Amino acid sequence: MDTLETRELRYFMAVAEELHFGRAAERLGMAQPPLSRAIQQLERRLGVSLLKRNRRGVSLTGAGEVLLHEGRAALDATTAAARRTRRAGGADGPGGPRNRLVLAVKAAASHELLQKLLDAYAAEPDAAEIEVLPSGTCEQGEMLRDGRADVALMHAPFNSLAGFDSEELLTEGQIAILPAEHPLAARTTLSLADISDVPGLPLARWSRHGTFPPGPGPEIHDQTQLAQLIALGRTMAVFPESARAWLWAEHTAVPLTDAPPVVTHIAWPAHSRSLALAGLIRTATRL
Amino acid sequence: MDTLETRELRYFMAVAEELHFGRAAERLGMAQPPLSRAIQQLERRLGVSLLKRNRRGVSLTGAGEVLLHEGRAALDATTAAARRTRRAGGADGPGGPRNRLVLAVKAAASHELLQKLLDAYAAEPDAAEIEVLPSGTCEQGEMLRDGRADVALMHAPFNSLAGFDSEELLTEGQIAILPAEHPLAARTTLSLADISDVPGLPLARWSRHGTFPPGPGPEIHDQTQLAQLIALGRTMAVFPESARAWLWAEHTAVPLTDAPPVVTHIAWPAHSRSLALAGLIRTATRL
DNA sequence: TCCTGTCATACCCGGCGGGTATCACTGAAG
DNA sequence: CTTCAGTGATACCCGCCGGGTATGACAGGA
Repeated sequence: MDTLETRELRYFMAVAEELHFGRAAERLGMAQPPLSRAIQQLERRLGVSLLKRNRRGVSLTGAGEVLLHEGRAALDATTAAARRTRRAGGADGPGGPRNRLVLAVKAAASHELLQKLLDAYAAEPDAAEIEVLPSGTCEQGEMLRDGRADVALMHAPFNSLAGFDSEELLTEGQIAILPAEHPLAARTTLSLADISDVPGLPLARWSRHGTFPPGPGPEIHDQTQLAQLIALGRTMAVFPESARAWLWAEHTAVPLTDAPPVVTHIAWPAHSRSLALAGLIRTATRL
Repeated sequence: MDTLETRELRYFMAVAEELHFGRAAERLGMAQPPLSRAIQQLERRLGVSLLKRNRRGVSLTGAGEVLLHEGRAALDATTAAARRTRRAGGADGPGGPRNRLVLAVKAAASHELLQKLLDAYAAEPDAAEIEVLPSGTCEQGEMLRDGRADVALMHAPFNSLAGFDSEELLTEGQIAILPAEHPLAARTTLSLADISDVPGLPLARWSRHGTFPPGPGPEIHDQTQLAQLIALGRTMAVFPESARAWLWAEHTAVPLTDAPPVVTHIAWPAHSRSLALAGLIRTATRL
């Protein structure tokens, strides 16, 4: 009566994101008419109008917006349940359940901290197996939400910790990474104002879900590419201090005086109850 | 292929909680054989064994435990999506969407604070309508999770704030409420040790989801009942200081020196994006 | 005025979710 | 040892509903 099936949610999310029944149906691998009908049934059962069918296209009503947000959370929770159950499956070996934790880490961030954490945890008695999952720019939160990961290293203020439990691990300042021969590289410190709008040296822009923020700088996909472009004098970038570890000879790092400090946290879904996770967190906070 | 329908989740939760196919089927309003088949299909599709069918009864595997926890979160998120969507429905009146917020409050707690909050918010321009939803003992968290409420007043350390965003509103000490004629009522302060195991004056036990913690004290369902039993000299209770507001003449309140302070928070689901909610939170933090 | 793009309707079909009857197994009682 | 009670699994059937195809209704643009 009031149950809202996963399939209906999937269908509605597709339509709400595409704002076009035809494209949504294609994305779902089905024909358009049954999709239309499914959405109508959903609206009838909820007793709520979700979409405004205008002459030419579709738009969301207020209730539709609500369902778009809440439905995303619900779908994520559902796929998370499936993934984590699968991962736990067949793990009941002799000597109790064999646990395995997936740790999401922003690729090439927190090298040193991560190394220390993994070493320290591996030394624990009955440590679970840790799978390190490289994550794209700032998407550790999504990975925790949809179950691809069980725990993550996140970096405030870039990642939002909303909805997770977390423990603080490390606070560090930020540095500007410049071509060594650039005039600014001679400075001992810099401010954010100093490095904005430097002629001929725009800030690099990182990919986020395949798109890029606006701006003049080059579009960056991975760290090697960035390092090379800096070495060539084409761009600059701002990083936490620990990024000094991968500097090239052609790079110079200059501390930023007024950049907000970066705080590395270990974060996990608030409802987690896993023993292996608790052990990992305990190890992390002792570092 | 990997989708995990809501219906399957509901079925599995019922079996996992009852640990008995027959009773679970009855609870679901269906016959036992299709339920057995549905669970088998679920296990096949997940590629995981969820239940151990022993001779005489059923027990959970490790993966089953995981699905029990994660599935609860997923089901809550799904019903929350349905409820919040319904609530937002038909609210697109003239002059923009008419919002309405449901605020969960532990019955008869934080009277004064609540009154101030409601008054202050009602005075705001374009304030949404606030529905105050009385909640049972410490179940505000569940109400936020399953969508019965949008925002709640919660009391640490009794409520867990895990998984929610929150702002601190008020910190207060705790008091023991005693029959006025009891010897202990003459004291100016008490410690927790003083009031444990007082002969003839056991601590009252509150209902929680219909069950009661073990102990000698009377089982309490509502505040009036408690007040009466204290006035009759049969029991005592511990409350935050603000409970002084409803003391009877036959009651005496004595401060507890070593009870943990009670912190009242306003809390909401971390993913909320509602403007009305933001306004209410802003008002609350300004009190 | 046509044509195009869009969503809704009409109709059909196959699969699957659900019901009833029954089986297979085991543990306890006699 | 036999029997019986209680459990989950299997066999089989049926009706509903989710999905497909064909088509309609309607609004804009050339």
